[in-house]
Amino acid sequence: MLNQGATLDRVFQALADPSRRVMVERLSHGPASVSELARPLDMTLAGVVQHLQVLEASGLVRTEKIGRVRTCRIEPDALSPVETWISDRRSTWERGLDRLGDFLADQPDQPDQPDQPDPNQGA
Amino acid sequence: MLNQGATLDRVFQALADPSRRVMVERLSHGPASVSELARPLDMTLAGVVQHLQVLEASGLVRTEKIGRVRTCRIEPDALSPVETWISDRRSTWERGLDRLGDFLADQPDQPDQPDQPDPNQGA
DNA sequence: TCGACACTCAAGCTTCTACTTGACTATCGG
DNA sequence: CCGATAGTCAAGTAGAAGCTTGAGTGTCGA
Repeated sequence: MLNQGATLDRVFQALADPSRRVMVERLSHGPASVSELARPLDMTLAGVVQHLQVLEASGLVRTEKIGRVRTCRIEPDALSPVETWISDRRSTWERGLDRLGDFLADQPDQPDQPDQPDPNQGA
Repeated sequence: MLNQGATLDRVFQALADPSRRVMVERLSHGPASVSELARPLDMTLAGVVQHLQVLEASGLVRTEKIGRVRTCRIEPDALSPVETWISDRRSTWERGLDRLGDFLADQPDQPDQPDQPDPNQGA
């Protein structure tokens, strides 16, 4: 998967809208029709359908039309890339804190250490 | 905080842009100046500054100007609301799966149960 | 002191987003 | 068969996003 960046784009973008998050919240309780999703959302059905398309394009939601009703369900695996990205950032960050801790521990007692404790990252 | 929805909006929105994610990735390795953030980003400095403002407004990044250089650092706690939101969705979803499991377990043996545990769709 | 550096600010432009309206197409229930 | 239901489609619009340019401002370093 070379450009999972695009996937992250789409998922983050999809979740950035409050109406869409409400829809996902609803769907995490179980499948629903489009009008069911629309009910709490001060918006026309057509508007809801457009949000739904964004969610579908992001992979967060899958839909299937049976008769005249389209049933929507959540695709929880689509959240994984986001979780991975975040936990990667966090662990990189925490590794940095460790290095800082080591660095400080290695320093002999010094009274007036300047603000910028930049440990030259080794090549 | 009453409307953390707005916070989620801003954080998801901030992370929806690939350039902004690159900046956050860079910052998770340690603090950086604005021009340092700009270096890998085929874009003018002014453009980068605007992205930076989005990141700052979201709470993901904190900056401080010393002399003529603005130093940016990541604020990893700002990711927590997102992580919480996602894990809430997941657990709601999994609770649903459990209920479905219970339901299926209660059913008498049936050979080929389809996806839809609602066989009310009489044609 | 002077020039290069590191931004900063405002304006303008183009593209995307989040809607709406209105007209239309299939079911479903009786 | 008929009308209500559930959704679909295309077009249009206001405002937000993501840039750029160009003209500053305030340091730093020699």
